Amino acid sequence: MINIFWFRRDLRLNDNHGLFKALNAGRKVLPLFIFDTEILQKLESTDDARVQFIHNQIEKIDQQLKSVGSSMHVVNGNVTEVFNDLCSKYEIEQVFCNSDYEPYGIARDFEVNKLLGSKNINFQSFKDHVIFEKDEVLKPDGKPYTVFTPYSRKWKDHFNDEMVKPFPSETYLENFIQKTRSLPSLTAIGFQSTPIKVPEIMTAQERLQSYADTRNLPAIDGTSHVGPHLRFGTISIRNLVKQALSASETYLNELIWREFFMQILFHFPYSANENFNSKYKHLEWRNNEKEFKLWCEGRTGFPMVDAGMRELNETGHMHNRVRMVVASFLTKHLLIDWRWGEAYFASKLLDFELASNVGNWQWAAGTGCDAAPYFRVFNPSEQLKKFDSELKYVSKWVPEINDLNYCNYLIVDHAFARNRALETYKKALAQFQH
DNA sequence: TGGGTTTTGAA
DNA sequence: TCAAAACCC
Repeated sequence: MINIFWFRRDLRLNDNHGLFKALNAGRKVLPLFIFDTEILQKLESTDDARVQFIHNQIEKIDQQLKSVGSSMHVVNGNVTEVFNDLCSKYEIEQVFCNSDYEPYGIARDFEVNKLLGSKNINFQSFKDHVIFEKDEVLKPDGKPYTVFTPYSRKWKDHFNDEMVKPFPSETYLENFIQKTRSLPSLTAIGFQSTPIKVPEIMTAQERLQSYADTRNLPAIDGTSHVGPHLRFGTISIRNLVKQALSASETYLNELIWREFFMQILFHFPYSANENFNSKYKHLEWRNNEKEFKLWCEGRTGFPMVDAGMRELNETGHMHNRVRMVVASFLTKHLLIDWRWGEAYFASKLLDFELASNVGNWQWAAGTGCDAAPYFRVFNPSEQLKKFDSELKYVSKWVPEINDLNYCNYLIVDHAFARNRALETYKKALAQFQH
């Protein structure tokens, strides 16, 4: 009899809750990773930097495992079929993993649980990606919070140091099954390598310092670069929260925003595809495809917008301040459906996280919970003055900024677009009243 | 975590 | 005359 630990988005051996439980359950453990074809087939291209990052990380974990005589069991396929096969090859007592709260993850785990249950195999998941799960921070009436500030207050009230105590999974590695094997290559699972790379993780000190200095200044690459590592679990949230607590309230708040949006998506799964707030359901998006293309390519004529989109296209990353500007521009100036922007970000961002992406896009569009009011229209030129007055950031990504042809071309006039947005949103609200 | 326009109050 | 405050969207 063996147990299985199924890695998903927790690609590390240290401080891993589910892994800790698996390695202490009294049987040898098979470390499993599945390249889920249900997910991979939906990706737009075969040179996705995120798949490459996962593959690299699996290789790193495998190296660590080989040093203790074990190896990662990597399979490419449909998840339930993979488990069916494993059940015929091994006598399995239990399967362990860490909880996934996204709609697809929930549905997938439900199917796996059903399958394993029918074979009398215990399937257990543990809290590892978050400090507080979906129903651990609720209003006094038991309903979920839909406003950030009271949510964060309750989050902090409930918090205590016990919650960031690590699970020392890395000290039980000898409990993995002693067998080595070779891994499938990136091309064997249908992908190619790409020049876009996930930045190495900073040290805690570098991360917090640069964040504090520059979170609003796109010119200095002061964002923490922790996004992709949190996304794929190459760093533990407990570790990050512990550092944030002692160093930076605003950094802690960023981490709480992440959990806020996760519990919103859990309790309101429709909001992944629909306006959270139905009072904007009559909004008449213009959805001009040519303009959308120009926005995607960073050719709107607004330096801040173009720089952001080009940074995204070239690196898989965009500074947070700039994300707000380009999102406001797409939804308000161009009146293009936030879902288009959300889908584009989803295809490009290394740190793509469904809950945060949807939550932030709906925030910018004004359709979300606790969203920016409809009349808040970012002025790309004012934002440039405030946050990149020396043009350091924009000239990095838009080198032709002083070129007359660039300056003369604007996709739309700001004042005109602002008024058009106000009219359109007002009209939608009026229609909703009737 | 906004911006544009008008009003106000001190020089 | 001008900048800050107030007010609207």
